[in-house]
Formats: sequence, structure tokens, C-alpha cells
Amino acid sequence: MSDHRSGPVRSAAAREAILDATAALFDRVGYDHLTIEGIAREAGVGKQTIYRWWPSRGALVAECLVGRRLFPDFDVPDTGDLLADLDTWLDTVLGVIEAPSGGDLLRSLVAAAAEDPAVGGHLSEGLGIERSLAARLAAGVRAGQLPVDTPAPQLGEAILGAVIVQSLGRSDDHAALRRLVRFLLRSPTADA
Amino acid sequence: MSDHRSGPVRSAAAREAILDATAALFDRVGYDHLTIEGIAREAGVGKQTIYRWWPSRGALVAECLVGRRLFPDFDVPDTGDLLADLDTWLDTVLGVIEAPSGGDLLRSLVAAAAEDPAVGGHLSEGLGIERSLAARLAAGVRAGQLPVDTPAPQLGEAILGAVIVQSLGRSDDHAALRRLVRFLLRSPTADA
Amino acid sequence: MSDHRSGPVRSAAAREAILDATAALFDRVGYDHLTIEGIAREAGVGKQTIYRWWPSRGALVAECLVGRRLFPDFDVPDTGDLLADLDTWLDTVLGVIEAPSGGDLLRSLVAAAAEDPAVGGHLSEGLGIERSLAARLAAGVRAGQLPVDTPAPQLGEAILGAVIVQSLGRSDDHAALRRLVRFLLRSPTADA
Amino acid sequence: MSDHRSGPVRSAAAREAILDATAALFDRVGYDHLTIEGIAREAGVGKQTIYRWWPSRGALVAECLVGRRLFPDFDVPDTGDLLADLDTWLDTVLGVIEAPSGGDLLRSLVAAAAEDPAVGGHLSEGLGIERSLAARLAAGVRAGQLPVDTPAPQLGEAILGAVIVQSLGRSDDHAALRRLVRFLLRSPTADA
DNA sequence: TACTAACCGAGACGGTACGTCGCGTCTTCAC
DNA sequence: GTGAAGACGCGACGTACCGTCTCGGTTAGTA
Repeated sequence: MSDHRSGPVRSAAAREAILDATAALFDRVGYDHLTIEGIAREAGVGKQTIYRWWPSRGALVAECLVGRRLFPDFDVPDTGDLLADLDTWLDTVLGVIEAPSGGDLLRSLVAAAAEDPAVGGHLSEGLGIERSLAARLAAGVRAGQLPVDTPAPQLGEAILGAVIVQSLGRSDDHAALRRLVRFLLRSPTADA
Repeated sequence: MSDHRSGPVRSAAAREAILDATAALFDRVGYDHLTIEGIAREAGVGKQTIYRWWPSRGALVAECLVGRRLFPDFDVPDTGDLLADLDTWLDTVLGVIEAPSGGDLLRSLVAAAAEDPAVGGHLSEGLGIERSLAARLAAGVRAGQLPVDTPAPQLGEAILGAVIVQSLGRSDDHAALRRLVRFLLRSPTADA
Repeated sequence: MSDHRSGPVRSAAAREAILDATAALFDRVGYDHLTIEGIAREAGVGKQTIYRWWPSRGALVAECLVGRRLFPDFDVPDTGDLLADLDTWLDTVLGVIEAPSGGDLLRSLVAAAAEDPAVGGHLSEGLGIERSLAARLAAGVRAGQLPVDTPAPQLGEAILGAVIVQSLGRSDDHAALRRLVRFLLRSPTADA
Repeated sequence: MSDHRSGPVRSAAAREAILDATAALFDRVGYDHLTIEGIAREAGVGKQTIYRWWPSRGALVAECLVGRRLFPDFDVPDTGDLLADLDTWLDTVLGVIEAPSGGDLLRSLVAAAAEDPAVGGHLSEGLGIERSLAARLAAGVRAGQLPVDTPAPQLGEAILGAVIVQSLGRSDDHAALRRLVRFLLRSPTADA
């Protein structure tokens, strides 16, 4: 007895080549200008092999995103000093997206998220917002550095959102973002 | 003194028709699926007339944006109650982007901003963030409802950013956004 | 042994439809006004399918020409009476090119030949000059009705050339052409 | 009493510039690729000035043709030796149309004649067929070197036609044309 | 001398066609 | 019986010219 079907099984090599090609081209040319034919060419694969397994360009990008093929990990350290840790994270993130064509990378991802729900659903996750940023904020709450009712996930998304809005505006104001973070984390009692 | 050249002058009728068509199609089909040929057809205009005056699809959208042809005005009332006013604004905004294909509208705009610097440069402005939201926050500062060092523009962009991130994630959590706003506006002395 | 590549094969149906459409449109609208887009539309085919296989509009016309899709066959009978046979041929040819828009047909073909070497190379052949006219002249030589050193192919081309020159001049002088043919075939000994 | 209209009169300078530009561009790029806008640009003239005075591209070319701006004069000498004179003429003509892009010149002219009646009507004339070739043949008739009933104009056109047909075929067979001329001029009594 | 109408350059306009690229589907052949 | 290769109908791209039109500036002639 066997529920194995006959014939070759999905080619893992092809799958890898396709995802690698997607990530490489996404990096090189951005989301618009990312084409199925280009991916197939780059991966040495037939178009049909792509269409067989992924419904859309966006689904490919989404899979690259969750597979961490697109961005480095943006981890937030935990030294105990919440503000300093967030500054470190901000430096890392801004460092990447200000690198030559790094901003294009973030904007490309936003474009992909806007166009394709599959990408959108993994945007925060793919950038490590929940895993790192919100987690660090939650740790800050536990440590008493933030109010107990702090909505950590939303706060993380607001910070990410501020970075995105600034990137969309092609502006590049580190100081403003630092000021924002400082304001967001202001100690409610410190001013009292 | 004269930098006038002779010859026919730019047709105002064509310009209007093109911008109207752009806004109408943007609404109807979204940013991807928005084509120059479609705009020309809708406007009853030759393609070349578009290419003569605008360098890209994005530039057209940007001009619609600054000309307030794309979104209703998202004004923030000023009743004296900052939190209530922001709730009102949030209701308005979320009401629009949750309308059938309203979310598509915001996401389309984000896609346009990601692709084209001209749109990006006018994103906040076109949504009235500076004019209305940041201005209301600044008024709150003057009224003593927010700390004097509140970075109002950045705070406005963070709120917009949170809305955008949520929209990109195709989530729809009013309550979370309200909680965020409440948290952001928490009175530093109220908790003391 | 194999220079076969894998993959789909050229569609015979598309090829037929394209050539038919080309011939039909050539007839209907002439060589200028013959457009690739028009052919594609008429044939129910994508433009790219045309560009994939033919380098130019002229190449299409040339292929119609050699495939005898453009002109009826201009055969020269052989009754033994050379002069009468040529008169018959002349009647046929002039009958066609004087039909409403028949002259346009010949001139269109000349225009195509002038613009595109592929057409030019098949002009005489496509009109049956070598196959019919020159062959009949050669038969006349063998029958002693023309000198043995008669350059039959060139003579055929000269007759065709006279028809073409007259057609280009939009003149319509049957009698002159008959006189010319009579003169060209004048028996060297008959006058002695 | 006066039917003079007021205002400036047609600019001779513009007319000259346009015809010169037409001839120059015809030479340089051929009849197809000859555009009204290109002529206007080359001549430093507004398009409307062209459309005001000429109905079509062909009319411009025709006027260049009759104004002898396009071809050198193809004169036939008259040394008394008809055959030698025609050989000389043939050498001249073939020399021009075999020059680099000289064949393009003749073919361009044929294309123009095929497309535009105005050009067609002046083709023979513009090439000097009637004025020179037919006249020389007629002189040959008068000198008894050709039969008295020789249709000189048609014979001239047949010779021109043979040259054209050969040029359209992109062939280049001097000897064949010489043989043809020899045959056409064969003395009817010499063989007797 | 001033008026005025036609000509001039320049070029914007609504169009049509160009030749190219990518889409998503379908078909063939080799492994 | 999968997977590469790629042809297919389709639609949009951005460009070149078409022939018409509208400008401001520049001449002639009247008046």
C-alpha cells in the first residue's frame, strides 16, 4: 500500500533556484521591473515551472520574505537600556535603507505589499517587527520602562510606519526619527 | 525681458481632461492597471500630449494628489478635546479606506509613492497630514495637552504610518489604532 | 544528428492567416497603408507572431509573391504565332492593371520592390516573367521567329519594364505598347 | 481696380530652402524615411509653410525632379555611332546608380513615382528619357540606323524599364543590358 | 503713417503605427 | 510524466510623424 504518486516529485533544485533568482532580481531591479520571465531566465527554469507552484509574482516575493532571503535580520539588542537599544535598531535599519539602492529595497517591498496581499501579510513579520521590535518593547514594559498598558505591537508598527513614511518621502532625517522614538518612550512619570 | 517663446500655448482643456481622467481611473482601477493609454483614451487625448508634459505615470498621480483630486480632505476638527478630535479623524480616515475599494485606494497611493519620488514627496501633504493632523497636534501642544517638545510632524507621520502598515497587512483593527492613539497622547502628568 | 530544439513548433495556422491577410490587405489598401498592425488584426494574430518570423513588411509581401498569393498567373499561350501570343499576354496584363485599383496593385508591388530587396528579388519571378514570357520568347527563338542570339530574359524584362514605366506615368496607351512589341519582334529578314 | 491682395508675398528663400532640403534628404535617407517634419527641420522652416504650398511629399519630390535637383543630367552624345552613344549613356546611368547609395536613389525615385502621380508623371522627363534618349533614337531613325517606324519614345521607355527592373532586382548585370541594347538596335537588313 | 492681412517660425494637438516587452496559457520534446 | 524551452494572443510601452491648428512676430500693400 502506498499513496506515493508516480513520476518525479517537485524539484527542490528548481524551487531553490527560483527563490534565489527572485531575491537576487528583487535586489537588483526592484519590484516593478521584477518579471516572471526575468526570474525564469535567471533561474534557468521554464516559466511554467513558476506558474505551477506560485500564483503570482507577489507570492514569490512573500516566500522570499518569510524565508529571510530579502533582508538581513533587524534584531533589537537588549542591554537593559531601552532607548539605547532602539537607537541601535534604528541605526541598523536606517543604515540598510540608506545604502545605495537600500531605500529602493524597502520601497520595493512596500510596493509589493501594496499590490499583493501575500506580501502585505508578511511585511511586519519579514522585517522582524513583531519578533524583535515589539518583543523588545514588551520587555521594556515588563521592566517598568513603559506603562503596563503599552500596546507594544501597535507601537512597533507605528515606528516602522514612521520609517516607511519617511522613506516614501525620500527624506532622510535620522534626527527626527530619533526624536520621535524619544518622544514615544517618554517616561510618563519623569515629567511629573 | 522675455523668456516667452512664440507658438501655440499649452491647452488647459487637455490638462484638465488628463488630470480628471487620471483621478477617475486611479479610483476605478488602482495604480497598477493605471495605464497611460487608458488615461489618454478616457481623456480623449493623444498619448503624446501626456508624455509632452509629464515624465511618468507617477508624476500624473502626484499632480492629482497635490491638486486634491484623489482624496477627500481629511480635516481634523478642533473642539478642544484633542483625543476626541483624533478619534473623529481616525473614524473619517478608516471609514474611507474601508469603503469597498477604499483600502485599495490608499494602498494604490502607497504603491505609487514607492515607485515614484514625485508621488512620495507629496504623500503626507496630499493626505493632509501636515496641514491638518500635525497642525492639530501642534495646537494641542500650545494648549498644554502635549509636552512642549512634542515633535508634531513626526508624530503625525507615525500615526499615518501605523494606518498604512495596518492597511498593507490587510488588517482592520480599529480598536488597536485607537489604543495606539490613546497611548501616544497619554498625558505625562495625568499618570503622576 | 540533430539540430532540433525542443519546445513548441511554429503554428501553421498562424502563418497561413498572416499571409492571407497580407495578400488581402495588399489588394485592398496597397503597399503604403499596408501596416503590420492591420495585418495582425485581419489575421487575428498578435503582432509579435509576425515580427517573430518576418523581418519586415516587405518580407511578408515577398513571401506572398512567391507563393502566388498576389497576382493571377500571367501565362503566355503558345499557338505558334509569337506576335499574337504576346498580344494576348499584353491584353491579360493590361486588363488586370487597368481594372479599378489594378494599376495600384502593380504600382504597389513596384513600391514594395523598391523599398525591400526581398520583394525586388522576386518581382520578375512573381509576375511570371521568366517562367512564362521569357520562356515563350525562347520558344520563339527555337522556332526561328527570333534571332538565335536573342537575349530572351532581358527582352522579357524590357517589356515588363515598359509596362511598369507606363504604369508609373499613369498613362494608358495600349497601342503604344503593342507597337513596341511589334517593333521588338520585328523579323530581321521580313524587311529585307 | 485691383485684385492684388495685401501682405507679404511668398518667400523665395523659404521655397529654395525647402526644395534644397528635400533633395538633400532624399539623397541622404531615401524616399521612405523622407518626412515633412524632417524637411522642415532641415530647411529651418515651419511645417505649415510646406503644407501651404505643396499638397504632399510627392509633390515636393516631383518639383525637385523637374527642377533637376535630384539627378545629374543623363545626356546621350551624338557621335554618329548610335550603338556607341547608347553604350556611353548606359555607362553613365549605371555608373550613377551603382555608386554607393546611388541605386537607392533610383529605387527611391521609383518608389516615389509608384506612390505619387505627380512624381510618376515626371519620371521619364526627370531622367531625361524623352529629352535625351528618345531624341537620340529619333536621330538614329533619321540617319537610317533604325527603321522608319521605330517607336522611339516607347523604345526609350523600354530601355529605362529594363534598367529599372534590374535595379529593383538588385542585380547588376552590365553585360546583359548591353546585349539587350545591341539586340534592340539590331539592323533588320544586316542579317538579310 | 497707420492699418491690416498674409506669410513666417515654432510647435501643441488628436491620431495611427511603429517595434519591443512582458503577461499567462499552451504545446512539444528530452530526460 | 515533469520540466526546459518557447510560440501563441494580447495589451501596454515610449517614439516618430501625420495633417491641422494656433500662436507672436514680421512684412508688404493699401487707405
